[in-house]
Formats: sequence, structure tokens, C-alpha cells
Amino acid sequence: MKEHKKPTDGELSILNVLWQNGPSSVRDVHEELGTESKYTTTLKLLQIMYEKGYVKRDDSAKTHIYEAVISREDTQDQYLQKMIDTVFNGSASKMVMQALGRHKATPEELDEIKKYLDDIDNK
Amino acid sequence: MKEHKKPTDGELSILNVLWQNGPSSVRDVHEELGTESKYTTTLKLLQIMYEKGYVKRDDSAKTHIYEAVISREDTQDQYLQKMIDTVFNGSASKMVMQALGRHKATPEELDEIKKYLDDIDNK
DNA sequence: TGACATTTACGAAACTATTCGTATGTTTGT
DNA sequence: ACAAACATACGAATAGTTTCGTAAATGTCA
Repeated sequence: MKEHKKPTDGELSILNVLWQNGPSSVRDVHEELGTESKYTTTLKLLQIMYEKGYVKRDDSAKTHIYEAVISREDTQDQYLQKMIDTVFNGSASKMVMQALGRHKATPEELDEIKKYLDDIDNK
Repeated sequence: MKEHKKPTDGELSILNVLWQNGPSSVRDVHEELGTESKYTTTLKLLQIMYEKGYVKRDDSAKTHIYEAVISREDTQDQYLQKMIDTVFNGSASKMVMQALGRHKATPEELDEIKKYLDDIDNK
């Protein structure tokens, strides 16, 4: 729940891999990314993320294993908060409605969201 | 509905002023921003935004007047789409529920969203 | 062992965004 | 007209991110 700075785009794509797959080697991450860029680029990024405290690593073996330290939810919250503040003038509801309007959520999704809203009310 | 690249943070803060206040001089924008940075920084940013086609300008008088070309809604959509894709794995409903979850929305806003959902149903 | 593959470490280039200093041009007021 | 105030143009410094080349260390296997 600490406050980290918002990860960069490159860092975020790596975090997505770590959140999805759990602790991974640099090579695992690199291949999962399926990126054009070189292996050492992924390595460098992970090293930077380590210095920033976004990931921890097990370097007891030759091949280091990296693991996300910041949670997906907290990171999502950081992005959400910033977007609400800077793009939607602080209005979460505007953002939500815009998202529902243009992305044509399925009826099932809309029902799910309604239920969710009712749950919030009944608390 | 054209496709521009996503504005940078600095550009976005300027666009917010232009959307809010309409066509404005550099000085108007600069003062409205209330930023620490110098006047020429705001000027430079606006000139760059002009080159990128984010704004148009009336330079018939000494003091140029800038006006947003890209719409607030389209820009919001660009940010939303990117965030949904990169942070919420493509799920708009996940994003919505996370946004509503952590007291980011007031009870009034929640009601507003409910109404909005009902409207969608009844059509 | 010795050649080869794999991995980390490190420095620097490339790119982008932001910031500002300075030069130059234009308007205003006396 | 002339000085002061204000505006734009422009180049360059700064800062952050991403990229990669190269070197050094470690592991593999015939």
C-alpha cells in the first residue's frame, strides 16, 4: 500500500507478465513479452525496476528470478486516480460513464456492474 | 474522430485549459495553469502542440489565440482505451468496478451511474 | 579441459518531453 | 520618437526512458 511512483510504459508491460505468470527469469519475461527489442533491454528494465523497488529478486542462482513487489490493484489505482484527476477533472462517474458508453459493455457486464453498485449501497 | 497520438502530460494540462476556457492567448493559458514554470515554457508547448495539430491558432494579431482542435471526448477515449488495454487487460468492466470500489465516487455519483445504466437498459 | 552458450553488469547512445535564456519584433503610453 | 512592456521564435540544456553493444562471470557438455 506504499506509494510508489507510477511505473513507466515499459515497466508496466513487464509487471503485467510478472502479475500473470508469477516469479520469472529475465528470459521468461523477455519471451513472454514477445517484443522486438533485445534481451539486454528487458534485463536493464528489470534492473531499473529492482532499484526502484517495483520488483524483488532471488539472485542466489546464476539466473536471477524476479517477482513483482507492487500489487496489480494498487498500480491500477494509481493509474485510475491520475486519469480521473488529469483527464476527467476529478469526476470518477464521468469516466465510468464514458467507458461504458463507448466500449459497449455486454448486458452481462452491465448487470454485473449494477449488482456491484447495489452491494455498495447495502453496506 | 481523427487519430492523433496521445498528448503528453504537459500538453494535456494545456488542453484542459483550452477545453475549459475556449480560445485563449498564451498568457491566458499560462496564468490559468498556475504553474511554476516560465512563460516561454508554456509558449513552447503550445507551439509544439500547433505543429502536432492538437491546436489551431489565430495569428492575425500580435497576440496569437490558440484553440483546441482535438475534442475532449476523443482524447478521453484515447486515454481510456490505452489504460483498459495496458492496465486492465482489456476489460472495461473490471476498470469500472475498480474505479467505483475505492471510494473514488461519491454516493451522488453512484446514483448518477445507476440512472445511466437504467437508461441503457430501457432502449 | 576447452569451446560454447547463457547470464549479469555497465556505460553510453538515441529518443522524447520539458524547461529556459536570449534574440528579435511589435505595441503602448508619454 | 523613444522607452518600456509584451509577444513570438529559436536553440540549447536538462531530465527521464528505452535501447543496445560489449565485457565479464558462470554454467554446460562433448
